[in-house]
Amino acid sequence: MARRTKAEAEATREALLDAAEEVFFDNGVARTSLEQIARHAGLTRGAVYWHFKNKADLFRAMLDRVRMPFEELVAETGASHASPLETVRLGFQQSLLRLEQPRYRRVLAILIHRCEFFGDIDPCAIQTEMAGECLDALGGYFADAHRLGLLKEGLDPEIATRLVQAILSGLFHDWLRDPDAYSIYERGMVLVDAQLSLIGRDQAKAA
Amino acid sequence: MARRTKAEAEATREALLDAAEEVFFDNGVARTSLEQIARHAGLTRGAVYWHFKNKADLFRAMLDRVRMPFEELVAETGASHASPLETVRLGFQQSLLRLEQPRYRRVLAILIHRCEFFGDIDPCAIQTEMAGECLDALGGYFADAHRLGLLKEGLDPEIATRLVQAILSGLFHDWLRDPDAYSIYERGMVLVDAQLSLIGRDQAKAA
DNA sequence: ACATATCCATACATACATGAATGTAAAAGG
DNA sequence: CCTTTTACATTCATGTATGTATGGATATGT
Repeated sequence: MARRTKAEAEATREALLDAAEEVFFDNGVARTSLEQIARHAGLTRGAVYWHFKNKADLFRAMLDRVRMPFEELVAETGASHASPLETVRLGFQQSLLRLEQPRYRRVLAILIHRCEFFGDIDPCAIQTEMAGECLDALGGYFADAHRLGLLKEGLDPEIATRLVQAILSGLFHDWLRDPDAYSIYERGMVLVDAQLSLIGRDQAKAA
Repeated sequence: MARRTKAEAEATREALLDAAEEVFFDNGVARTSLEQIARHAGLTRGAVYWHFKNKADLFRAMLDRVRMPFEELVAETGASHASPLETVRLGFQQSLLRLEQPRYRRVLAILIHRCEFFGDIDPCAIQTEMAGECLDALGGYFADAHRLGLLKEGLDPEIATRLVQAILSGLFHDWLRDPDAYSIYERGMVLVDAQLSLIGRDQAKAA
């Protein structure tokens, strides 16, 4: 095979990552060989070893295409001067919308349900990192809400944070086991709205 | 090696399952060979293939030692004539106590974080089954609570069910990523009590 | 006491997956 | 226009896991 132009080379790199997503999703990470990925992209292992050091490196590159820090999602909504609780709601909403995009759905399903640690990759640590970011962000908003007197009296803002974080996490894991069963966006928004309504001061219903 | 007595044979079977738990937990299911498990138990693959058909069969046997249906946990508490909300609390409590036992912790950590599907095993389906049992049970209790007027007015019992189920699931997954970081029993009970307090009618605080 | 089934170790055949080495044709660069 | 990289394909050596076949010693049933 002949040498490709830089643009073409980048295209084959992306093709390999696309193929990795599909084959990893279908067969699990451990059970798929680099040969399978290469052939699924219409290439050979030579291409894989050219663009990536090994399987772990390929995996990392695949993950790098779908990072989504909670704070960035909030920023995208342009909710800079909304109330803390409304900001949480918008961040939640934006997160759920992302999750319904096929790429995010596939890659996260791979990370959660279709790989164990291998090489120097520890999916568990990656999950912990993502969850930690989210928890910190939520904690900040609920602390603000507490200072502004927006939370139900007697409710520790830290408890509120952990409740909402657990709900998001639980919803996420349950949905990811069978993403076609229902829309995580619709069901998720119902749950957040209900929880925010329970958490907020009585006059302040979820909005 | 010579033939062993029936009791001895059963002991080596248990030893193999114990070894499987430890090695699976340390290295992940896909990355551990049957040879590793056998040697960790001071045996050889011959013993493994005698007691189990293959890796999937061994895995299934390991799981069978730690089944814990939510309803059975509730029954253990002897909460037969308590209020639905109190019953949920007791079931929750019993579940969390179980999770702090090393064997349950290890095996569930393996199921959730250290295996992908292989052979005819689909960990995802097993998780779905377990979650489904729990959800059904919770749904029943909250329906009862609603009929008895124990829920906050205007709160759909199905929403309440899903909120509590998501909290349990989220808590479980977060804790399992790093079980030594905190006690799931203590933190979990704080969260359930807080949520039950939010969900219940005002005069009926979490107890 | 005898035959047999049991419990496990050992040996072997097969099958992949990896990574490195090598080949190669075209694009970049001067 | 010539050289040097680049972007892959191909080949090979090695390691490792699996499943099965076989052997051997002893419990166990009768």
